[in-house]
Amino acid sequence: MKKKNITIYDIAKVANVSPTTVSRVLTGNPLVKESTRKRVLEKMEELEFTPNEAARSLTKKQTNMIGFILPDITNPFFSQTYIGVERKAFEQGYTILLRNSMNSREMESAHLREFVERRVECIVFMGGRINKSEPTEEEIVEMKEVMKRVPLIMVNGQMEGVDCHTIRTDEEEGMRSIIHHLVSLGHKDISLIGGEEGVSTADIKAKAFQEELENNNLEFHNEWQIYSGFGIDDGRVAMKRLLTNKKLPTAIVGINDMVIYGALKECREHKVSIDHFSFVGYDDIFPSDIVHPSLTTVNHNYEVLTSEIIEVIKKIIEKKDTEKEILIDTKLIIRESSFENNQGK
Amino acid sequence: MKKKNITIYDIAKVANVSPTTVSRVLTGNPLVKESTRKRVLEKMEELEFTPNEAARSLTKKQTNMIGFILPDITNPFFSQTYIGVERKAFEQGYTILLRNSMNSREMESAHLREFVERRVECIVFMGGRINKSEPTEEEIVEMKEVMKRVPLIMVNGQMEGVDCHTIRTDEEEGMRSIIHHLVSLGHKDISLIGGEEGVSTADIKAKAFQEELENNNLEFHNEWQIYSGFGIDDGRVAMKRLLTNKKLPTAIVGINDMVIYGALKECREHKVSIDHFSFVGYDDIFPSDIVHPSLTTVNHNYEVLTSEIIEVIKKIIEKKDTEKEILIDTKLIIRESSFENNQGK
DNA sequence: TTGTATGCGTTATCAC
DNA sequence: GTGATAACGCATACAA
Repeated sequence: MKKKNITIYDIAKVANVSPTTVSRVLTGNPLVKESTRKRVLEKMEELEFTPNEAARSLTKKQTNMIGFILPDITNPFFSQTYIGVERKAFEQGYTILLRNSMNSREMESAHLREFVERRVECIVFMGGRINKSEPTEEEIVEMKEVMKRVPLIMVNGQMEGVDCHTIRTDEEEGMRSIIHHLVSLGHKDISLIGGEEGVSTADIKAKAFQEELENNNLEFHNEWQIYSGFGIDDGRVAMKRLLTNKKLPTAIVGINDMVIYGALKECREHKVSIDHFSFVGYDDIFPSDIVHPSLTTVNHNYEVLTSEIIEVIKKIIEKKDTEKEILIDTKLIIRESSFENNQGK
Repeated sequence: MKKKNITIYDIAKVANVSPTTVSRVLTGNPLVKESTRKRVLEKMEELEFTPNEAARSLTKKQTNMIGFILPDITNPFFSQTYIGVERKAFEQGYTILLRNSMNSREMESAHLREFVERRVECIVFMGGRINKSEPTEEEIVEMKEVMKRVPLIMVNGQMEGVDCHTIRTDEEEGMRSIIHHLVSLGHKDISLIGGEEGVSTADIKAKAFQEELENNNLEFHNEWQIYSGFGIDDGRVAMKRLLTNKKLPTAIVGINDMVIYGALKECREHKVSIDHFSFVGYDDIFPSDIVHPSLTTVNHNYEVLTSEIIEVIKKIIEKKDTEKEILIDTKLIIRESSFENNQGK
């Protein structure tokens, strides 16, 4: 256990070359005679040498690490995004540092600080403060401080006054396509459940929802839009409250898939037939195609999204020009949960 | 952008102290006069100094990083395990490097290599080669090589001849509890679907399954045990094949929750009433309590599992003694999908 | 094609 | 309490 760490100096000694030459074979410098390269490699094998990345980072002033902050990796929306980025980063030789913030400001700060200290080349940020319509002054200031030292990419979020790279999927258009779909199925009474005022992903969708109802000359019922949160239980709560209305909608749109899972569960537990409602979610997360009924929802185009993220990362690191704002088309996925309105007048 | 990296030397200069003193306030050394400490801290603030973790790691010969390899973070079984470990590691001041292997030997190797180069303090390994009943010689050798340089913890797996720390949930007992549960509901005809021969998690369960049938004087029908894989589609395939039998079981156990999702889907698409079968899964992953019917399954006791992982990590790093093998109790979660057998003779 | 000297930004070991 | 000085392990500029 007291085994001395072996370094390029040790290799140099046993291979009868200078440390520089060892370093050269390490970095793949072609100006090394084949025979000596071979000898060095052999010795490295023999002594079980492994280069020390910390030392390398120190001299090269680059770490090949990318920081990735998201609220909760157990949420399929984030894990589906993360894994695409990780795979593509791996192919490019980058290493990702993943951190879950649980939407906590303190954890976000801690992770940001660590990323700066570890000198990540770039930070990808999802959720939390960048989705608040009114982040605190400290949150903004902190982001600006971080940005002075490392480039920042916000995914599906933004912050007033923080001028960084932005990649987002078109949630507004996504919501419009939902309404369009429901209208084409003959629905006139449409509800929106879940979300939270002041969180951008909810605000954007709610605004588009209302506007698109209007465009279709449909009435917006205030009591049919129920903010409750983003989780499964929040969906149950919303559904419960929705069901207290005298008049009920024929279609229910969720701020995301999760709340619809909750709504369906609530219906079942209270013997409310789910056949009375068309349900539409948002995100197209993992279980949405296997739940019953399978869920009509909006897919974020994860493949394109993650590709764009990597592209921007690459360009930032290679100091090439990039668009500051990227908008990605979403696509409506039609499944069993939405069907023709047969309660028509 | 050409801003020079500012170091403790810069701070030292403007604060009229030596770099050593700056380092002292950085490490929280108490032997610094309060007034100078304050002055130094002020200057650090002013110049926006952030310590360089690479340099620190280099001299301290410790990185506070832990490598974590798992097959696929989008699989809730893994993300539920991972997030618990990440949170607890964070509380202890450790940083986790997550890598998805997709069960590919090449990716596992690449990740292992990177972990060694980055000098992680410990590696947690799940899935892939450590679940094969017959790993290749290279896979074994590689693991041993890695173990010479960094401690290894295998979670729910092991490798012949690789003497490392092992933490696993009691899959054998978990399967026995399933059979026990089904028998108590009056089931005599029980099927096992999914999994793959040669993968430990399947082998262990299949063995316990057969033994426990025998213990209960139930007949094991070879044609009712169907290996097909671990995914949703594999569950569909298995169910399809199961349905071709003349005589059908009354209860169907899945090698995991995923295959049951698939089996349910297959039934629905082919108008086979799911009320004919009790279904039991394994893992208790995220959607199992919200799918319909909610799934009876075995929970791995994630809280305990992740706590044990962290405990072992801590003890390894602090060079304290630990049990080499830890076995964790699982718990049967009974939900809607399993019910009394009413086709009784 | 190879070697020497130096720097990267900390911490640790002494000495004062 | 504080400060020189030497590691830590590699890469790079410059020589040879």
